[in-house]
Amino acid sequence: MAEAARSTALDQVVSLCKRRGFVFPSGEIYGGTRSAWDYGPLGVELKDNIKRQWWRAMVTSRDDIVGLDSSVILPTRTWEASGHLDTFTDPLTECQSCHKRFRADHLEEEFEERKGRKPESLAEIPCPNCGTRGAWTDPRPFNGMLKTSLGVIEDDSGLHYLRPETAQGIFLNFLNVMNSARKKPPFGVAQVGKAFRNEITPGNFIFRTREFEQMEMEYFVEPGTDEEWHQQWIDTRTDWYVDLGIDRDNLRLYEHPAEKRSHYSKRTVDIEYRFGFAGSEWGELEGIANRGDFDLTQHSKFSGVDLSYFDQAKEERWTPYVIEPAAGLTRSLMAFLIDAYAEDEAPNAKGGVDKRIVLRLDARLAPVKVAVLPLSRNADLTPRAKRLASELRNIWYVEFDDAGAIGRRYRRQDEIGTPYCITVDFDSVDDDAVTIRERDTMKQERIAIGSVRSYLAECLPGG
RNA sequence: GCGGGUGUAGCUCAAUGGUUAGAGCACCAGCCUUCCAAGCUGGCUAUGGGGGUUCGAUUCCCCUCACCCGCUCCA
Repeated sequence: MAEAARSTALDQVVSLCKRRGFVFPSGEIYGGTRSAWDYGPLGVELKDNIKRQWWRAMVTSRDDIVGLDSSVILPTRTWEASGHLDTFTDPLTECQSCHKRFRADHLEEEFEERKGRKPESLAEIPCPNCGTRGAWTDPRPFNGMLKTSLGVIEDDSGLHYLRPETAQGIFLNFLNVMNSARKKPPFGVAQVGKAFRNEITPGNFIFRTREFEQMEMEYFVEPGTDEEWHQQWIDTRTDWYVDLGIDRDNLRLYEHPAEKRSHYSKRTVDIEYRFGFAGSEWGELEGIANRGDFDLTQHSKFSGVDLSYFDQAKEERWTPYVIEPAAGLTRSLMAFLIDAYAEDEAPNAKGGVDKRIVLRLDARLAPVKVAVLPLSRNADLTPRAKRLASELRNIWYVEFDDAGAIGRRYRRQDEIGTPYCITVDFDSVDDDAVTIRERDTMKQERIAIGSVRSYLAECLPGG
């Protein structure tokens, strides 16, 4: 029931995204790349609005968190220290009988556990799925990190990796930020940026891509207070999504079982959203991990620079624990769109009712805040409408549209979530007033042109 | 990467081993004192890419690319 309804909402949103210019397949004219998507005129606006709201919530509205923008390419040692070089390169082998793939090292470990000795070769191990022996392909290293080569000479000396998470740039700058911003634990460093991973299976629209954008914050706390902080961040982050319009019923928490946790994690809880994918309905929006002192300790060890904190009050030195809420920006964009998508009814010009598609996006997220629509294209209305639009553009992103029937133009704006439409009509010429129409209720109000700006300012965020 | 499926205008669908591959919607231009999509006129746009079989391929074959579903990657 609900499942069917939601999966069509997902389909509708995907098609709306392409149709109206939110998201395009990357490199479409060359057949696409399979790994990434491009964000069109409306998509960038929405994406930036989400970023801005996140930044407000995490950085500018708080006194304990500061921002950072670190580089995508970091010294290669970073990834040795962080453990990504080990854990992101898995030898994969495939059973040629049943075509299932396994990690060769896992197969060997399991064998050793069962038999109490190491296997001579993979051929000795039966396939856990179909039992066939000796049908393994040669294990191939699968590298989860994207490589690039720095320097003009192309050899291994220039080998670098594109960051698979933005977090490491924060750890490397731990001392820089703490000292320059004069912060002491508990405090956090937030960053929004691109990350890259060689996903085996990209897919589900923009849900899993090889190039993606993260909103991560590392919160440094005193050991012993970490569990409490962890819980607090789980609640804070969940509320953030709800505040921006996501239905709480479409969110749930998922606690990672010990054996599935990342190499750095002491505990991880995901915030999942009910995307309505064909296979599994729910998908991860954000992971909130307790990374313990793993990263700072590792980087201290590898770099030789002491990344611990001297606690003046207690007169002791300790390495902070890190609580990390790591959100997928583009995943949340998709979630906001799906949750905002609605089909309801609107009266038509002939006295009947029509279906209308409307994105009930929070006004803070809506790409276009105001649309100015002269009722007709003519010498009286057009200049008036253009003047109004250009005045409002000082504050908001405004669209001007004078093509076609007015009803059609309202629908066009509904479909992209524009909260307010302003109609300049024939009476405007005489009374210097316009009609402001609200998206969700379709209610109209007559407002003097001179007051439009202050009227809108009451209900619309700037930008 | 492996298995299965799909690929025709922006979208939804049609047709065919053979003249100019059709339609609806959308879009664009013009007309119309148009307040909740479908008024009039006109217009743009397609067989994913490459190769082969053939007198002739969108149709048959091969390769490739992309997308969807499944193998586990996790923001």
